[in-house]
Amino acid sequence: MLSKSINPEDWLAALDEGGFRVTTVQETLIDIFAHSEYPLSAEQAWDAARQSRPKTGRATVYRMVEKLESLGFIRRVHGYQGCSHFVPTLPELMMLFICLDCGRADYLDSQPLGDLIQHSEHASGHHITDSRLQLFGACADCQQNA
Amino acid sequence: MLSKSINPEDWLAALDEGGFRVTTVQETLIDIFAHSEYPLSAEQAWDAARQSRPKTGRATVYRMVEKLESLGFIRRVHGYQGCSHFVPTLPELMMLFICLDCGRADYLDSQPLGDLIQHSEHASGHHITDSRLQLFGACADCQQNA
DNA sequence: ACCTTATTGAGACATGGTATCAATAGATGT
DNA sequence: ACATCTATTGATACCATGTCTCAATAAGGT
Repeated sequence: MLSKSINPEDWLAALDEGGFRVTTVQETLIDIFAHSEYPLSAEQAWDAARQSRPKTGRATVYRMVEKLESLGFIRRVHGYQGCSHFVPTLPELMMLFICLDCGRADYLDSQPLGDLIQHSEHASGHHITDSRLQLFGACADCQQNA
Repeated sequence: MLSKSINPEDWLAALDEGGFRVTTVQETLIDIFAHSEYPLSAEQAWDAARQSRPKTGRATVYRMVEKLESLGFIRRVHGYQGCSHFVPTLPELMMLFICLDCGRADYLDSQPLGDLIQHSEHASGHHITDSRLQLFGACADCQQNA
């Protein structure tokens, strides 16, 4: 899952080009977010970061999460019990599926969402510039093991 | 906006049938949520409640919001800066549009979403039981006044 | 009108997230 | 390689949002 290829190198390169300093905390956190199978909260990312870099500060992690989000690298996942978890952003439109059983996230083909948006835009008269679609249920794996 | 008919009477009746006592706080809050053009946070609902019922407690409002949500009368709206606001739930599938300019919410025709879900279910192999779709942009009114 | 008990209000508490500021460590020029 | 400059960091104080406790209140059945 989270199968679409996410490349941490690209994120670091983008930070560099953006005029930001490339630091070890950033490398650590980017690596954590880019490789997690699950959506992560800032707190979880902090825990993960301290495993390889014990002195990492809490505020720093919150700041990095904010930066990564504002740069568009990660994006908030809206679950039932809140929206404090993040997944890597895809370049294209995103349709995210969350398994209510195992908690893992999966990106689905978003072509149908593009069509839906076009249609709704015409039907409603609103100008649609962004979307968040999340689907919940039981993933293919969890259905097998049930 | 929020044009689909929401009936506060039905909510109270449902509470009554559910074995809950029907109280003035409930009436006040249900009225507030059912008639707001905007998604409301618990804090905003508290402010609104105290206008007509000054002694209303904060915890009470949070409890009622939780109850109304668990009974399915209201539902969390997932915006950019958090997900602590609520709108009345529709009986059918929901497709919510939020105007990034005026902040108002609008329910769109959700037929296309039903189709999309069916399609994605087959394509992905996941069993989809719930969805959250939110669209953002400029509403018809705000486009005119721009 | 009375009794029972769910609901409420006040305030203490917990959690998640932000602001401050001195210390640290990237980047750049020498 | 070294010094310098300044963005970034870590520690901690702080704030906001939401939860818990418990005595007081008020629905609803009798």
